[in-house]
This record gives sequence, C-alpha cells and structure tokens, in this order.
Amino acid sequence: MGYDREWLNLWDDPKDDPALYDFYHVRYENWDKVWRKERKPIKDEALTKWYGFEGNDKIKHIYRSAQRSAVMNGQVVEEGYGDLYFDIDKHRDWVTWDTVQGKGLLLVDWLKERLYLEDHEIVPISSGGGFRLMVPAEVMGIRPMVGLNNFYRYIADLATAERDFTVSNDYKGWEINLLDKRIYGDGWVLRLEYTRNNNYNDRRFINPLTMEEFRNSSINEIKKLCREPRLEFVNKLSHFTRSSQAFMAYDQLLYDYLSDQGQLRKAKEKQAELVKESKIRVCLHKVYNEGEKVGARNNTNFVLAVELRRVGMTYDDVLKRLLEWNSRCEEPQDENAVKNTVRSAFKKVYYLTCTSDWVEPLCTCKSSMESCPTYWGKKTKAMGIELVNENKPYYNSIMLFQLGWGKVLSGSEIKVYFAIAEWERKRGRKPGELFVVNHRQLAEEAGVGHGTVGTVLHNLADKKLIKYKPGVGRGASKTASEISRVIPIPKPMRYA
DNA sequence: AGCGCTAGAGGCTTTCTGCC
DNA sequence: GGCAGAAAGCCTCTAGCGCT
Repeated sequence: MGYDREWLNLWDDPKDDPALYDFYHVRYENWDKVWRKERKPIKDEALTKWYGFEGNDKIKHIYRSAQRSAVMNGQVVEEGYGDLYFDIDKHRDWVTWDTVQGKGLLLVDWLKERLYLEDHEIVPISSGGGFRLMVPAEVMGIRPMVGLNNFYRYIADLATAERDFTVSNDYKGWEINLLDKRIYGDGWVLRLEYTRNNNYNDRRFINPLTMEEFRNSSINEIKKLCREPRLEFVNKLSHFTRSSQAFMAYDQLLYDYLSDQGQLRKAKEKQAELVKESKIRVCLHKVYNEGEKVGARNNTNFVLAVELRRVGMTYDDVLKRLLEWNSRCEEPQDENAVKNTVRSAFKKVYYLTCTSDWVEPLCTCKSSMESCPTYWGKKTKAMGIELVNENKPYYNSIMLFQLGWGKVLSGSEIKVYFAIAEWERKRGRKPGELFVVNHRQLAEEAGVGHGTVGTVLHNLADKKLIKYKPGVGRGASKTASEISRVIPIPKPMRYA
C-alpha cells in the first residue's frame, strides 16, 4: 500500500512538486493504458463534446481532481488521487428538500467534528436537485494511493455508522440511505467551476455554494443560483490550503483503515448493541435500568434473562448484564442463583408475551396495545396489522350476485373484482383498504390479460365498485395503481 | 457530473374468438 | 357479416443503473 509516514510530510502543496502536479492535473496517456476496458480517451475533444467548453474563454480552470484508482482484472493497480466527495441524493420527489438539506447539514457537522474542518473548507455543490459535499484534496493533504476509493467509502461508512442518514416511508414501505456510496467506484470526477447539464435544454450549472447559502436556501433559491455561472468561485476553487488539524484527523483515519483497527468496526458494534437494547420492551427496560426494589426478584431475574436473550444477546452478555443488574438491586441475590436463572433461561426458548403471568406483574403500561410501542401479545394490532379471520368471509361473493352485479358485470370484471379482494386478503388489508398494485400483477391474480385489467379497472370505478387511481408508467414518476374497494358493496345502478 | 442502455409503467392498436 | 369482449403485442416514456 502506498502508505509511508515519512513520505507524507513532503507534500505541502501539490503545485510545488512537478511530479505530483502532473498527477494532479492531467495524466491521461498512462491512464488510458491501464483502463480496464477500451474506453474513450478523456481528451480535450471529449470535454468539448460533453461540456461544450470550446471557445469559452470563461472556463480556464478544469481540474481532473478525482482520479481515484485504476482497475485491471478486478485488481486495483494504480494509485488514485482526488477530492473527498459525498453524494446526498434527493430521490425524485419522495424526499423533501428540507430532509435532504437536514441530512446534508448532519454530514457537515460530522465532518467538522471528525476531520476538524471549517465551514469554508467544505464545498456544497448542487445542480438544483440533490447535492454533493466536496472536501478539497489540498485541505486534508490527501496523497495518491492505491485503493483510495475504498478508503473514501470507509469514511462514508463511518459517517453512516455514527449518524443516521436514512429516511423511511411507512406508507410506501421503504427505507433508504440518502448518503449514496455508489460514487466510490472506479470512476473519476472533475472539479469544475461550472458546467452545462445536457439533460436540460436551458443552460443549467453545477454550482458551488457557500456554506451559508447552503444552510439558508430553499430548493428554489438554489435552483435560481444554478442558472448562472458564478465566476467568483473560479479563484476560490483553485486555491485551497492545507489545514493541519484536518491533515492529522485524516491521517488518523487512514491509519485506522490500514491497520484494520477501524473505528468503523467499533461504531458498528456499538450500534448493533443499541439496536438490541431498543428491542427490549419498554416496561422491562425500565425495570432493567432502575433495578429491583421489592418483590419477587427471582421472577424478575428470569424474565429479564429471557427478554435479553430474545433481543439477540448471547449467554455471556446476558449473564454479565444480569450480574451487574443484580448488584444494583436493593437486596442482591447470590451470584450462583443469578447464574442458575440465566442458565435455565437458555435451556429452551420461552415466549413470554405481555399478558403472560410472568410479564404482566412487571408491566407498567398494563398491556395497552394502543399506547405501548413494544407490546407483544397474541393480537398484532399494535404492529399495524389486524389479523383477518380466515373463517369469516372477508368478501361475500354470493352477496355480489345477490345484489344483482352478476347481470351487470362482464366475466373479466368479476374476475378482476375477486382478484382485488384476494389481493386484500393476502396483504392482510381490511376490506376496502387502499393498496398499490400494477396491472400485470393483478392480471396474473385474475387470470386475464394485462390490457384487460386496465379497461376493467376503469369500468369498475365507473360503476362505483372500486376507487381507482391509475399509476403513472410514462410520466415524471413511475408508480403503480392505487385501488380500494367500496365497502359496503353498493347496489348496481340501473343502466339505460 | 454526463452518456447510453434497460426495465417496467400504462395506454393504444391489432388480432382472435364466440355469439347472434 | 356484424359486433363485442378479451388477449397479445407494440408504443412511449422515464428512473435507475453501470460506465466513463
């Protein structure tokens, strides 16, 4: 690995060293030789073609600032060099700008805390959608090294382990990490003052923002800023100086990374512990924290042991925690008694629900399904799912015909209607509850063609049997259809 | 970042089938 | 032959992904 502590000190400014200066700016020729596939030479013509630079006097400072690594036969074979980038995605309109901006500021805080950076050393760059945070190579004294991308990914992983960049949407049922790590591939990134975005007919610039602008601007204001080139940044982007504190912090991280004593591993372990603890039921967690004052200690001991095992802790973990817990009790038990209890808790798998004789005496929320987020009982309503009684028909096909729909609906309409009801049941939905499905899925369920489903859904909606919002397959956002049955099933209207 | 390609969304058009 | 319902295939379009 290209890691040599003595070597680090010789680099104050890359421009002082001709060899590094060469590396830093344009080393296209050699680069092309080691390129894995036959790629287009990244020459000025390509830049001209892509970015339309030709004849533009305003653009003079083009840096190839992230020449990260070269890969041959799956092996990283050449040193890479580049700015440290973070990519925060907006993910279409799923996530609001406020959220994206908030996560970005979270990352800014983390960078300031971890790498001792100042606001002006972190450059937000946006084209009006998501944005990137760029820490210039000069600031941290980044050295060319083999596998630099992997190290950058490590830094992003560390940030992810220590801060939460996920956003969830319960309705859609997904959770995504806004901090995109795909950018740490084998690619390269240009540091540009501005460029043209070919996706838009108008000129749209990828502009650096000041941290103040980034903090205080709405998405519309940022889009406005992106309309025009901001030449005042040209000099700024060419002249960053090294920060000694950031240099040392970067050095420390690199040492951790290379010596495999990563802070990442520790952070992940700590996070895993927190996750386990968060699964402990609220009332039992309270008992565990506060210790036992009076009452059946042995019972409590056993319940806690089973609970800690349930959330995924090992025998040693549980024993250690319970011994510690026991010592906090007003009248501690003998250590051997605790060991015996833990051993019996691990003899077989116990299911101690909130309403069981063991847990109920300890339960302070009195097994209230509505109020307790960690309620665990036979009914799963507290988890947002109401069990469907399999014995009771959730839709009554006979009723559909008794109401007279049999004479009104075509064969495929009846098939599709029943498929909707079946879909409800399979997903654990209540009759009439809204769900999302695409035509082809429904067609498979109904045993009809997908084209038919499109027609039939409109018909059923016209007849007020369902509510139907067609999905958008060829619009700005791709979504499936939203369907809900009208319950109770209405009577058919008379058709002239 | 841009470029190029693909998957997959619903709609549209054509073809097939059965009935009168 | 005329008609209607259904199926199949094609069309159009964009987000997402991999590559550069």
